[in-house]
Amino acid sequence: MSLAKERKLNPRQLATDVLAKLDVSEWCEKVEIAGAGFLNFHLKTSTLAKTLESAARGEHLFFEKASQPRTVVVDFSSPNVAKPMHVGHIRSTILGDSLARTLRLLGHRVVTDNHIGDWGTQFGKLLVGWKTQLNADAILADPIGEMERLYKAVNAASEADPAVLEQAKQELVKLQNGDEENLGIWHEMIKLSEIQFKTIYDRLGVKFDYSLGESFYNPMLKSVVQELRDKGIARESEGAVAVFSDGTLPPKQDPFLKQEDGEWKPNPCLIQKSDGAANYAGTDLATLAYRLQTWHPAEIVYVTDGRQQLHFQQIFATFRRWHPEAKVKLAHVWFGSILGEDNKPFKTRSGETVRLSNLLDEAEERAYQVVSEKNPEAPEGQRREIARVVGLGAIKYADLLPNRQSDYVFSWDKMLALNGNTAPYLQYAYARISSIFRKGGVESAPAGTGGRVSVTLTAPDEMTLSKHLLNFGLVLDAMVEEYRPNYLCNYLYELAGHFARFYEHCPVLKAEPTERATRLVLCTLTALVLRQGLEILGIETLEQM
RNA sequence: GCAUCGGUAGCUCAAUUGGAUAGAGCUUCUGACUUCGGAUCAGAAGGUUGGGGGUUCGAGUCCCUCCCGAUGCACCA
Repeated sequence: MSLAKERKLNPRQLATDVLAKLDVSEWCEKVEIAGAGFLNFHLKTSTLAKTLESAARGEHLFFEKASQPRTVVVDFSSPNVAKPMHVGHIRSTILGDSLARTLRLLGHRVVTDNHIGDWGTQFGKLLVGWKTQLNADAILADPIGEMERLYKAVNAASEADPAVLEQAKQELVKLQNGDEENLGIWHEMIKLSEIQFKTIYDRLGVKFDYSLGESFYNPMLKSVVQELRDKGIARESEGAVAVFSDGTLPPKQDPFLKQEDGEWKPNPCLIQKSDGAANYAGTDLATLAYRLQTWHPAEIVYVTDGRQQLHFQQIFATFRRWHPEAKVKLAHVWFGSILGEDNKPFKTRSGETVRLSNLLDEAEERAYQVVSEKNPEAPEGQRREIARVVGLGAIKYADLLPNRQSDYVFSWDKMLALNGNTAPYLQYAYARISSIFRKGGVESAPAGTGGRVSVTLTAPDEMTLSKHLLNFGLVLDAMVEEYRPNYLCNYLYELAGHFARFYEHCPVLKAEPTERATRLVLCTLTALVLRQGLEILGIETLEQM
């Protein structure tokens, strides 16, 4: 079809011409022209069966590793020290983790790096709070809550009284100049925060190769700014240092220009504040240079929310001017905001954000209710474990399923739904397959044993399921190409659906020997793809639920 | 004002990037065998894809225009 467009030919005629010159009889039963000029290739059942057999022997799982593995740095999660991780952090964490897992599966070298917010102006206020009104009991019982309280208290006080703000600035300067007491407190705050991060990441099953926070780049900032000035990329403006347009891009594509009242005006990117301290952009440039020099990646992926689009356009454009020779691909994988029911950034009724740990607790609790209802005879410990896997799976899947670029309204019920297009539906399909093997007393997988397997496909539901299995690799490639895990979610949901229909119509254990062997292979392969697919979404599977 | 993203069934979302009759879930209604797990399956109902124009074999998708919403646009990250 696209060929016809390109060559301005009649699609139907072109299809006929192509068909005349085509010989795919090795794989295809027949090729038909349909509709406006589509070529429908009818795959030979024997070809399909052979592909299933080779997969059953463990030779592949319907995808290929990348022919040219690349090094990819994935930057995601990025929580702030002294603040609780809230629902806003979940999308970056889950998205980044699933992208990293998928890239690894496809054979790429992946470096995950958590760019923790451990430096910046908030520490001035935090230090004032720590020194003047720290509650010793609270900091032990709920360190994050106490630090958050301190920050809010000083923040409110400094709005009312400029003297407090001045005090905070001075504490910050002391910290930046290496004051021993302030550095000690700062380290303590980081330590307390890291305990919280680790607890959450352990629950989510998320791991980082590196957690190089903003403070790590502190020693490099001065020279980065100096170099950019020396090269004429950045210059002083109103006391700060900023990057302006160099006029090489068309104005519409130039992130350093904006249109106002019909005129193009400068839209600079500040890399150093007028007080001499670096800001977000300056730190990000230093980070980018460090990553390039340290890991030599072919690609760097930033998973952050959509409000930072302009920021990253400016960072990337600045970097291109700074290192025009660098071939690295820079990708800002952004996602929409989580909104409250009033369509504004999400807050609870009391104005707080929902803590991530509370969300996870609630998910497990709701799943526990369901498990106990469906499975009252199972021992308590097992019910808890099932609830953990199902609850966390539901949350992750709910976050990965929608197109990442759209905002969504937060709702407990939606986030924690256990019916419909949800993780439990996929996990249930997997558990049913496990149950077949348990009941039948048969080994699940001829896979990997090199044993002889023979597949003979006849029933329509067998065919549909088989064809869908073959598409796994295409979906993985598309997911990595577009950084969209929802492609995989939809694929797995359809796979589970096809399996459910197969399960209804095609008895496995009671079938005749030939049929039974084929159907056991289909069960095995479906289970393997489901487990592999869920695993790279960061979702666990269960033999029983 | 300019820019980015979005507006699809009562609700929440898909639609392989321009392809075939726009698909799912939730909700509502109907049905499923002493059967491998009913967290399931089958069926019904529900649509002028925000409005209008254009491009072509073909448009939810691309272009123009208007309406509505979210977000960003100089020292927060």
